[in-house]
Amino acid sequence: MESFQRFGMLTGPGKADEAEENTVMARAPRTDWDPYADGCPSREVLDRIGDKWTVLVLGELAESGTRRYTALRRKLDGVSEKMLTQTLRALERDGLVRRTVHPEVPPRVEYEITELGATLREPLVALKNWSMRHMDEVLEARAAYDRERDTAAQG
Amino acid sequence: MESFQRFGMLTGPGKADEAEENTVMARAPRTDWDPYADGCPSREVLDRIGDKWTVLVLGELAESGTRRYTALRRKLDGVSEKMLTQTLRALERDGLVRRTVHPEVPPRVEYEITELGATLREPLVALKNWSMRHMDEVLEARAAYDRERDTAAQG
DNA sequence: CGGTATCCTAATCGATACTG
DNA sequence: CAGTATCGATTAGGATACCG
Repeated sequence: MESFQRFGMLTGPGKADEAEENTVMARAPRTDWDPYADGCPSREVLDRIGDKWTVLVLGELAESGTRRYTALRRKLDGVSEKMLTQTLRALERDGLVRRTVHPEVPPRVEYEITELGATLREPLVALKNWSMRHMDEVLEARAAYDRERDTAAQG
Repeated sequence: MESFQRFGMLTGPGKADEAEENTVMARAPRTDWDPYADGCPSREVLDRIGDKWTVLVLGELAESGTRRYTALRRKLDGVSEKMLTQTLRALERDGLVRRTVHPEVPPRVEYEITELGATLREPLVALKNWSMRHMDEVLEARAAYDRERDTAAQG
């Protein structure tokens, strides 16, 4: 579990958010977390959900239970075949989505979210809730920043 | 709030995770969320935290309270000046980090996390906790997938 | 010290064409 | 139907040099 040290940003002062591994990690020596260590689980999760389609695919499958390739493609309007396939393969490889090929003609391939994949919804919901609660503040801050920047550029 | 419809993946069946806006959004008509709408708050958040340094900078500032530019640079070993500046500017613009220039010679610039920025820690912790709880399963799934792929390639 | 400016590479993403 | 393969555009990211 030592490799989990990274992402240590989330320990520290702060009021023991869930106090789950805070007991273990709190004030862990900063010396042994590599700022950008390979294989850091948190980084991998961030990279995965930071991409363009993962969250949408996961959400659609969470909602609909099972979808065929073409149905997904229609639902996620604008996704290219390449990106959809790539996203689905990555999710399948990570055990978040199950792919079932039905040996028929024409071929039928169904995708469904796994138990593991479903557990990812919770933290994603937390993120969505944050954005719903605070995005207006972000937008306001952004507008203020730009206003000031423009003013500075002018006068 | 209509523009928040996207990310609708997180409504749907599923056992009312926090049941916060589930009452409002649950089973919202799927017709009016654009799969990749511009300005979707959730997408913006995902894009921001999906980048390489945001979460690390935020974490360091959450932990240390205040840091000077160079101190951050040392802490986040491997970050280029360009990326550090870029990340800090983006965070400042979004109101997540405050930048204070002390008019001295030599210049001293301090960065600290804002109240708003601090609120982002909670969902990030949720994400980190997920990765700590489930990354072994992901790794296992991945190994299984690769093993099977290699076997298929062989025989 | 705390940045910009410039140039460059590598990765991401998408459009198109083709296939079992 | 459910993909691959290929190519080109865009973007993220980094190395280096210079500036107030």
